[in-house]
Amino acid sequence: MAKPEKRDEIVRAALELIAEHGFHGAPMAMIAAKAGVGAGTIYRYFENKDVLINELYSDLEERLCAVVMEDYSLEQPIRERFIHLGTAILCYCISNPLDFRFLEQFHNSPYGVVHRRDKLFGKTDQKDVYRELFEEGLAQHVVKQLPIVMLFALAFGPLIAVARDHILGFVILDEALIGETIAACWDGLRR
Amino acid sequence: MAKPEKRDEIVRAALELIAEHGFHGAPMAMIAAKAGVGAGTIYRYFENKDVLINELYSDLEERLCAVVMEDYSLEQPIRERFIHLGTAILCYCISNPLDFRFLEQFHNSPYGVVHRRDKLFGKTDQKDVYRELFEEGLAQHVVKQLPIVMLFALAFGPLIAVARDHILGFVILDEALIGETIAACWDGLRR
DNA sequence: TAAAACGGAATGAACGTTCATTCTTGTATA
DNA sequence: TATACAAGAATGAACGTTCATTCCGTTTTA
Repeated sequence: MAKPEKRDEIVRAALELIAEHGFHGAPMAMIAAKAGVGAGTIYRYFENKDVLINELYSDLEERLCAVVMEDYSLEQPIRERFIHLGTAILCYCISNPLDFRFLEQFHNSPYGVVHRRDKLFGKTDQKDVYRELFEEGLAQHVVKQLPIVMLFALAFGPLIAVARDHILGFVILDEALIGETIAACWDGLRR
Repeated sequence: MAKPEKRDEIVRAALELIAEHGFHGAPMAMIAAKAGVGAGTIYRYFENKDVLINELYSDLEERLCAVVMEDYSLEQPIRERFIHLGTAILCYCISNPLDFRFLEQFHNSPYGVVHRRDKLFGKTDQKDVYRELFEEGLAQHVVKQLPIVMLFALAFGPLIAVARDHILGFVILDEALIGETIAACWDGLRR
């Protein structure tokens, strides 16, 4: 039968449970039940829980990356490109709350730190759109003269905070507020 | 012997283990060993692990609050007050990495969400220095006309991101960089 | 010496993982 | 076309481990 179908069910169940109840609150048995699958079946697709979680992360990263790169044009000026990327990320986060909650948990866990370290010191990949953008911004003197890592922090720190508040129901972001958020991030970044 | 001394050892051990290895990686037996105490003894001071963790959180919150309020003067203009608070928080975070790591984990867990909800809808407390500051800023038209929650996000999102990067060793924050970070936050906030 | 504090082995629940068995699907045979 | 069989996929009860919590004998305190 369709093999990847079952794999996807497992991943989806894991996403939902972990996003909602944390790594603690998502035992393999529960994931299996939610996926409509036997407990042992999971191990036909994933070596163990860690592998499952890491593959789930990769899946999400890929999806996010695809969404963000849609309609992204290197032709535009720095500011417009930044606004495009920021808006895309924020929109993705608030319209995919499960994905967002999972990613947050992942980043704030041993998994995430290891992953981050690998990324910074390892091979380059997709996320370098940002690095590229910031480096160009530095060269053109349109953003503050700060280490790239800090530009990242200034740009995405607020986005993530705002997305969390939206998802937890502390604000309701409409299109206008989203625009103002990104604009405010740019104000923090620009020279 | 000194009763509170033992309590503090337990709390300190819990802080270190959780900060370093997460909630998973801090079993009660290990906390007890690190505190130089029998496993059962912990239960003379804390009803259970959840209570221990929540009290640890309260302790940290209190400490942070005290540090931040030191030399805080309501006489000064909004911008100066913001810079004072931001600098104090950032300095505290980077010179108490264990505290910071614990707080991050706490906030990104069921504990944290519950706590946050209680706080927003519950009784007012210390943290209202910020609310007060932002409200005054809104009234005087010196900060952007946005919901208070979003002002929070714009102000503290970057601080937390920067602190994390420093602690993980991705940047080294000196006094100058700290100043520039806070200034950038203010740029994002101000009208 | 009575009472309180303490330590750490014992307990039982929960979890990740395994494996003997069952089910499904595709192929060969007559 | 009907039947037998093989091979892989799926299952879930069972296992071993880990952990929070309890219990009780020992030590300290007043």
